[in-house]
Amino acid sequence: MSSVRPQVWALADINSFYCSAESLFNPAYRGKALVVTSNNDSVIVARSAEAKAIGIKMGEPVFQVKHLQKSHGLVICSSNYELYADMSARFMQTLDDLAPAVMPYSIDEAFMDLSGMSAFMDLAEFGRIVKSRVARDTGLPICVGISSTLTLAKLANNGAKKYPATKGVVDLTCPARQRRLLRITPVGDIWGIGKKLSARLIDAGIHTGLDLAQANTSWIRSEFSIVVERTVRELNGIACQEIEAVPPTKQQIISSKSFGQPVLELEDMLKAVASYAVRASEKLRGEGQSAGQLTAFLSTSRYGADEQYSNSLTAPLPHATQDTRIIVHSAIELIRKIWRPGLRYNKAGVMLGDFRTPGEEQEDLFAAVSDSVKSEVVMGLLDQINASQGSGLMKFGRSAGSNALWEMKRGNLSPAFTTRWTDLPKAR
DNA sequence: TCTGGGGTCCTAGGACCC
DNA sequence: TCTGGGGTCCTAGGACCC
Repeated sequence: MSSVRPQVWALADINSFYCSAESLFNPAYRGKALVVTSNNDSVIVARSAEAKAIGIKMGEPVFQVKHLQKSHGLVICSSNYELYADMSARFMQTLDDLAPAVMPYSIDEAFMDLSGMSAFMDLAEFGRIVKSRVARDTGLPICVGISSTLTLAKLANNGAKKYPATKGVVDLTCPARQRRLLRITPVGDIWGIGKKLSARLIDAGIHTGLDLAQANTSWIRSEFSIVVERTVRELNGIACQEIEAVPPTKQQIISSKSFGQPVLELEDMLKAVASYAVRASEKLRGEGQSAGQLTAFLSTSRYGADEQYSNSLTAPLPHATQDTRIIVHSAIELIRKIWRPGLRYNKAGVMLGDFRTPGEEQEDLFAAVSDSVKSEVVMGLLDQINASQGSGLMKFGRSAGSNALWEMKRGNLSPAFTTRWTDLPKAR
């Protein structure tokens, strides 16, 4: 019989990932205040340390920081997801080479199961090895946090990021160290405690991570929720969160975008929504799933003086499908129903849900089998052509043709350095 | 002028069924 | 006075994360 082995988790997280990736290929950016913007170049999604230092906030609208280009030499980059996806894969590969079990958590971070490792290796030393190997293999700076639960590993990682004296690695397996770090951590910096919850917790007298860790769990559960109760337990070394090596299959697919400028005409709205439905269908087939349900939504801007309106409608699809034509058609029908004329819309989208794996599902008894087979063939062909000729070459009805009204802006895009031959950086 | 996109989980309440 | 009760399914909405 084996005794229970204490769990040990490490979290490796790339520092300011998108900014680090950009300055990797543009050495001139290094040491500068640098931000990367969202789709449409509308808000800030990543900031270099220098950009943080001059007060730029996460999610801040780009137009509000533009003046800093002149006054502070701020560099603004559009997001280059092809580049980031590729760099992310290299980062994950390096972790895979070093750790027994790697669980990617997001594009720029992964948990590693280090249980049992401390018997033959100092955990902080392992963290330093990971850090230097990632730097060597990818050029990306990371921090590593180590502890007994995912939430504590996250806390350790935050400590490694925040305090330069740690040199980017914190081993937080020792309970006394946990308490010391928790005492100086605001409750809102704990993983799982966002803006709303931290305001309520502070009202209740809970200001620090340590206050939260020492709170009574049944009181937390009744006053807040089971989610916060789990966080409290995790802070005390009791695992309540799990993570799997194989990412679970998606439960929903969303395709939505804010418009470059307000949409006033139904026809423009339908074109935009049709294009989102096409994209969502492509993602759906990429996942190897069929959807049984579709939601379409639209809204006006939350800001400004215009009349506000936001609505969504969900409907089952005639049968579980991955057919772009059916999905586009249904999305358009739903949008027509919630469309109200005379408003300035700034966003719309579609959401697919109720997934089934094709083949495990009984065919709709009223659909001709040949239809379904035909549809698969057509869709497969379409994906192939788009993949080999560049996405968006073959399009459907309303989504065909460009429309400057709602298309994405990426005015400051960096080249696809690692994924397109013609964009390879020149050796110096 | 311009304020992201894509996900997860949990909960409360209504519909429905027996 | 009091007008079933309990289970399940579905959905909308809220909170969080990156």
